[in-house]
This record gives sequence, C-alpha cells and structure tokens, in this order.
Amino acid sequence: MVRRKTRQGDVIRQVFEDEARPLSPAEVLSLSRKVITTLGQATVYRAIKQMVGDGLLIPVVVGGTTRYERAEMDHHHHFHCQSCDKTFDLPGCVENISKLVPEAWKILTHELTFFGMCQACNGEA
Amino acid sequence: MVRRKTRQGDVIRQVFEDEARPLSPAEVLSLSRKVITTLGQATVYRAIKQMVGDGLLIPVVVGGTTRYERAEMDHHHHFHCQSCDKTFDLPGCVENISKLVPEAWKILTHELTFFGMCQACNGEA
DNA sequence: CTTGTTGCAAAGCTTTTGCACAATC
DNA sequence: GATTGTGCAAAAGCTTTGCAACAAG
Repeated sequence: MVRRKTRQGDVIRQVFEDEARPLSPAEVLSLSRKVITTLGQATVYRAIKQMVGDGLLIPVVVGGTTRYERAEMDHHHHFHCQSCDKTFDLPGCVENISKLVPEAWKILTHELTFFGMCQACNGEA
Repeated sequence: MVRRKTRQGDVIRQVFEDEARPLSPAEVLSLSRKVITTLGQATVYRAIKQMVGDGLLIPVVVGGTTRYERAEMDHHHHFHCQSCDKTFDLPGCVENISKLVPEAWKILTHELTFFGMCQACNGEA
C-alpha cells in the first residue's frame, strides 16, 4: 500500500497549513471546494482518517464537534468562540495541572478548552 | 405546560443520582432499562433535553461523546478512562488557568479533561 | 376530561463504505 | 498496466420528530 500524491490530498493538506487551527470535516470540505469544486465529502473524510493514521493530524473534540489539527504542534490548548463557532489555538500550558488526578490513576494526556468570544467577535459586540 | 411526574422520568433522574458521574444517553438508557425494560430511547433523549432546559443537567463533551451531569455540582473537571470508557469527576481546579487566554478575549467558561486509565483499570493492567 | 408523556417508527445529520471509474507511479 | 484514490450514492450510527395511544392531575 504505497501512498500516492493527488491533487485532492494536496489541497486538503494545504487547507490545514493555511488555516492553522483545528478544522471540522465540514470546514475542510468547504475550504477545499474553493479550489476543487467537485471534491467529494467522502474524500475529505478518507484523507483526514489517513492523515490521523499517519500521525499528521490529531483529533480534538471541541464544542460537540470533532475537529482535526496538525500533530506537529507543541503541546497547547484551545479557545472556542461561541459566536463565530471557530476554534483557536492557545500556546502554553498550566503548572501543576496533574495535581487534580489521584496518584493511582494513569494520565496519558489532557485537554483544556476555554469557551467565550474571540477578539474579533468581542470587538463587534 | 405543567411538568408531570412519571415513572420514566423518576427512573432517569434516579440514574443520574446513583451514578454520580457524567452519563451518555446510551448509558442512561441501558441503566434505566434495568428498571423499566420497555423504556424507549426517545424518552431518554427527551427527558435529558428537558432536564437540560430546566437547568438540572449540563452537557459535557468528553472523548467524542456528549454526556450529561447534574448541574448542582461545584466547578470541577473530568477524567476519561480509555479502557472502560467511563468519565469521572475530579473536584477542584487550577490556579492562573486564564493566563493562557489573551486579554481581549472574553472567557465564559472552561473545561479540562484528562485521559488515561482509572484506578480500577490501571490495577488490572 | 384535558393535556403532557410514552413508545414506535420514520426522518435528519454526520460519518463510513461499496463500487465503478479515473489517476498515479 | 497494476493499484491506489475519487466521487457518487447507499448504508450505518446517533439524535430528533410525528403521531396515536396512554396516563397524570
């Protein structure tokens, strides 16, 4: 099973580069169709699944929707704007965060998400 | 529209009391059917939606699934066990957590979730 | 009795899959 | 040319809704 380079795959990968924030399959489809108008949604789902399998993307569930973002990023967290429904990255983490979990439990990872209004939407309000 | 007391509603409310952790609709259905075997899933979804509307439950999305928990709890966070797929409460919070968000953004709330193995599953491994 | 509630089944959504055709290597 | 990738449409999950029968007050 050798991976082939295709126009569709290129465009989808480029969308993640350009947006630089977690994207839902619907967002990826919509953004990619600006380049390839006939792009099928199944292709988007398959490309995302493949990229997750290849370790290029990781899923993050924010606000009820599963979104995907580039795996290469440093550890960070998220902000979800309840006005424009976009999710943004927040660099950094917090000290002593694992003190919340009892010793006998094994932590593999953690996710921290803030909800509110992003700068753009907050300014308009 | 006066709310009526029904056997189904009582059982569903009791399940949330007894489990004392965030439950998915499927978990609620399964647990409630131990008492009312003929309970329909639509009834569970409707009861949950009603309780959310009444401010008795709040939705929390953990590990891709939407779960619901009693709203009366103090601010806290969650641990999701990747082995048994259950979500647990973690009392407390972390200092200075909002330092991650730029000043110009408006924070309404935040969610913190740890993923790993709960004590029970970790012991078995 | 009046009207909210239930269970079933159908409908909606989002995500996945089957298949014939197209594209890559 | 052999095989992977694509697009369409059908299928599979999960959640919501329409509706006739039921039951609470």
